Amino acid sequence: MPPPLMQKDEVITKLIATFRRWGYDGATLSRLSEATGLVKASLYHYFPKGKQDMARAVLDTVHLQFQEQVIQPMQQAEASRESLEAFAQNLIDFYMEGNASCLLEVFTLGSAREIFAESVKGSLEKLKDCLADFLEKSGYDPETAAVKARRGVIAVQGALVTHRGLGEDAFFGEAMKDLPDLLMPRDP
Amino acid sequence: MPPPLMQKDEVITKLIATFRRWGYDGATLSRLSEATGLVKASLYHYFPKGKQDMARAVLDTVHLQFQEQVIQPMQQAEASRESLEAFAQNLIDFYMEGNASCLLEVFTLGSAREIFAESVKGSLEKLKDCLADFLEKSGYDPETAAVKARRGVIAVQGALVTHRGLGEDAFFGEAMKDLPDLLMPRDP
DNA sequence: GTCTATAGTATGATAGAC
DNA sequence: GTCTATCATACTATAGAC
Repeated sequence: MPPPLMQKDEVITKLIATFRRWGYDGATLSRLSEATGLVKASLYHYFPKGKQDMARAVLDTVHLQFQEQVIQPMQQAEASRESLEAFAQNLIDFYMEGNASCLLEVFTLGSAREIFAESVKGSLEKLKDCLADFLEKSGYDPETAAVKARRGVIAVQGALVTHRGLGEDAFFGEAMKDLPDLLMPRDP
Repeated sequence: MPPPLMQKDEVITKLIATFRRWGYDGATLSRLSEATGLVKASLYHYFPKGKQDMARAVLDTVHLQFQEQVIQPMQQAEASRESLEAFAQNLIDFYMEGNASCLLEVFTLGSAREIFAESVKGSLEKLKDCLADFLEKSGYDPETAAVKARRGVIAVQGALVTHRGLGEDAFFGEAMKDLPDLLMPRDP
């Protein structure tokens, strides 16, 4: 049998970009095939249950990356404005200056909605909890921390959508750099 | 010829719900047909260029409704916190407690992206400008008003996405009721 | 592990009867 | 203005050769 053209990780990386750009319903097997360079039958070798398997692998992989690159650094961070600035920068890197859509958003539309609802909910809650913990650690009482954490999650998702809609290169970056002021405003 | 089953306005109303739920690529002609009760050929009577025509009509109609129900009241509002509270309530009504997705978000994914990019950008800018004008009127300097207006637009889009992702009934409403505090915090 | 070939279905879109 | 019937294409998915 022929040698593998690429590792499964590489395939998934290419699938991720396609699902982010096209959404679940827009990411047809033809587009996924074109993006990976594998014909449909080869994709079915890696993902026996087809598109749903691919999307699941994509979601799991991105979830793991988000944990490592955004959540864990935040959990280990000391309570300071600098930590929030680093958090913002990690988000900028993770979402490629806002040019990569969030799968948690993309997979709540169309046919993907029911399939991935639970995973999406879990990931969003993790982000919110992580922010709330940090803010409590920073001295806010639990109620204030919860409201601010909600604002934080909303800001990330909203900035991604608005960046996409406005098409201004620097929009997402500027919105994220506003995060520290949004969550821990300096006293006026 | 048989009498029309319904006015074009009624047809569009039903199309709106379908595009919001399924996105552009997920809103297949079969689903649009089912939602309206018209067979595909009848839909083509109303919208000769097919799905693209339907989506355009949907986007234009929703844009007009948003102008009337959200933008114009805000433009005529006096500079006060109460006006912001009314603005938030108008958003809650417009987006049906968060259960209706924003087409500006939905149409920036998949095949719709290039087609509607300009319209989406225009609508988002209108909302941002409207908020910035209000905040300047309320006494903020132009730079601060611009930053806060950006936060406002992001908050609306982000709250819609996060509401959908978390599936908590009251999420969007609570996030919108937080808007006045977000944009015009009471002095501590 | 990758390919060609193809099955069966769904898609967007039309023609033409009434 | 609505319908049945249909087209060509694209879709997800699979079988089988190498």
